Amino acid sequence: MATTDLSKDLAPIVSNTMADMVELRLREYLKRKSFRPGDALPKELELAEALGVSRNVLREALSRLRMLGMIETKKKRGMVLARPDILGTFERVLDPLIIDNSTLQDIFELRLVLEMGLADLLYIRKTDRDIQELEAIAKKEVNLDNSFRIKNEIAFHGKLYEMSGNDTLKRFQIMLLPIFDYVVSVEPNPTRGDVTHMDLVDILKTGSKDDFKKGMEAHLKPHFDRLR
Amino acid sequence: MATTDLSKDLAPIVSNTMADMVELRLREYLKRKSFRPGDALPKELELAEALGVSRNVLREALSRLRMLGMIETKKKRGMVLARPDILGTFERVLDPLIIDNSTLQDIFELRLVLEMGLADLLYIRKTDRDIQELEAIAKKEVNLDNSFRIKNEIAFHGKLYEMSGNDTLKRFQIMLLPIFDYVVSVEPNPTRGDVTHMDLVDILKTGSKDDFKKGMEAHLKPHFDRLR
DNA sequence: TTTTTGATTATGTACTACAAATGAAAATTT
DNA sequence: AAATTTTCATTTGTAGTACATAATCAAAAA
Repeated sequence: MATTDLSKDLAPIVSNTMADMVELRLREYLKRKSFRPGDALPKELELAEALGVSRNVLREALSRLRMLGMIETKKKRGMVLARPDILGTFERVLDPLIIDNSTLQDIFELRLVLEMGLADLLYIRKTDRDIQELEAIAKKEVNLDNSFRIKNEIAFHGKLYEMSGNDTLKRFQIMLLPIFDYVVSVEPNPTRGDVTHMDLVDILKTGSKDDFKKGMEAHLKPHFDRLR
Repeated sequence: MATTDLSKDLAPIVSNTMADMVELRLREYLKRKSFRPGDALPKELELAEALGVSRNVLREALSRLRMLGMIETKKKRGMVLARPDILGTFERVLDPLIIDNSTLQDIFELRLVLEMGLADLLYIRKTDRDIQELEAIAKKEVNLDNSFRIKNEIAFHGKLYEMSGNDTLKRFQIMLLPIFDYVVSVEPNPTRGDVTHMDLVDILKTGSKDDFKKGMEAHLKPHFDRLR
């Protein structure tokens, strides 16, 4: 074997802190023992002793799991395994100011991908009532000035996600909004697609799924044109 | 004012622990001061004193931010703001055993949405070399037994994400795989679509973007048919 | 039987002490 | 004078003790 790809043979030394390792160990432990939400965990002192660390370090690790919503603790009752909110943790690091430009661009594209792929779910689950509400949003925007138009833009596309009947997707979209706004705000000349929101509503009313896909593609075309 | 919507008047008591509040305060602080990655933070003692909490509590909060990759610390150098890996944190809570069924279903659908929306990026960025590699994967699967076929299935769709040229998207897919596998494994009778992987490759070679979208729709049809 | 009280117990917070690492300054050598 | 080594100071990392707080359970009182 030659000297190529040393990293395969020599894993980088990761000077993990105790809290890091304890966090990992607790994860493994919870998994191995196949704890289910609601199950009670040993108390802090027992865990600390078993792991051979101070209660201090243990609590730093527990604090992380608690933040993620993996565990919940009550004063005398002890700790129980809980269901983490998978998106809640995501939200904490989603700040346009911290994320690097390359990832920002990725997320921008991710939103486009989601929006393009939404059609299939939409045509499975859309209701007349949904379309009415969507139309109301689209109608409102004709006589709005520019500042309110952005809000309306968000409302329209947000309603589309809502109509998908997928709560996780909807929440995901809400979280990505600031990122999306940020990227759009950086764009030099915001152009508009040939297909308007009202056009999309009309398609949803009477058109086929393929019609809608083509319509959405035309609606988002200015964004896609910026990609390479 | 009537007694309706009490929650507007009486905000629910959130018995946050000190660490929770300190975490929040630190977040606000970092944001307000518009710290940038690489900037140095005050030392623990100063922060603890300013916040009026013990160093212990402060460290529990810092431990969380450290886990998220928002800060990094070195022994004498102090703490610096860092760039969190937005997906890394996500990964930590993505365990099919912990996530409730409703969210599992949502994530399953999310994958379908992504896959359907991928076409536009693909047709912007696909290269001949990509298609060759994809074809190699598709060709391999004809004479594989069932256990390896799943791996190949993953390889094929993974390659598609890779061809999108969006690293975040690709990583996202990898993270969602276990969830997807889990949901699929629960399915009673895994049926196959009329359009095979080889068909998709052929479309990519000579067909139009619309052809590919229709092909992918047919390929995933069994999954979509299960939705309501 | 119901209510009250109190003991018990696990988590939450504070404080102190020291180890380890590391960057800077001082001392030494070349 | 420049380079190297040594020493020192500083900041995070870990341990341990002590006490506050809240929730549970059981015993005692009404």
